Amino acid sequence: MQDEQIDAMSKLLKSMSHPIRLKILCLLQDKELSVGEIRDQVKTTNANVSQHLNILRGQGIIDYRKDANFIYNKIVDKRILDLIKKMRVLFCPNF
Amino acid sequence: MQDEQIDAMSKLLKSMSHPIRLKILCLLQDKELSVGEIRDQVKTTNANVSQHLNILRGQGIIDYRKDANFIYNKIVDKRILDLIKKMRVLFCPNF
DNA sequence: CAATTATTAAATTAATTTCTGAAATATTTC
DNA sequence: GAAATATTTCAGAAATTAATTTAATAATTG
Repeated sequence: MQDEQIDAMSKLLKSMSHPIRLKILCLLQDKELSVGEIRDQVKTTNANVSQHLNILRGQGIIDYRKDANFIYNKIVDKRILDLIKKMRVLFCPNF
Repeated sequence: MQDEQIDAMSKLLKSMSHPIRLKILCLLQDKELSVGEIRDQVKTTNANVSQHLNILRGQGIIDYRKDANFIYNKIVDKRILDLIKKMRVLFCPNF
């Protein structure tokens, strides 16, 4: 990797390295979820979830669709799914 | 992943997600390097490199051996090598 | 259209991280 | 043992990130 790629990669990793954001990504591995459903699972405020989602959107990791007044979020960068899967295999061998 | 694993994993990712630290890890992929050699390659101060190395040591990612007044650093957690390799395949397809 | 629900935006504060420069430690060499 | 080299430690300033609170937007329901 040369410096530009390292910078891009470190930004990506940084966006994944906050516990709330990493948990959001894990939750979104197999299904799409609304902001409220995510808020319930990570136990913080709506505004806080919204901010974290925005960071993940900014990185192009997730996207959303709107239905009524719900925003459903999902992972659109399949490489992230691969990476999370690899992390699980390497670092969480039990399950 | 349950919450404890997510916390541990996010700490690990955070330690890798600083551009200087990620570059250090890339440099240490195939060889061990002294602090001074690393300093030359990442172009910052000695103290700064030393601090970043300490963070990686604290995570158990790297270890060192002392020879004369040089400290040679190397990656000891093989899973990190695997993970970096995977990141390269996924995000840096051209080489 | 008023009330409700879901979400976002903006501003403020709090917390954490990073860098820098100087001083300290350890080893080697002369 | 003094000087030189390599690295670390420390303390503070600067920068970045995160959380909180409040207000705003947007769609839905009665």
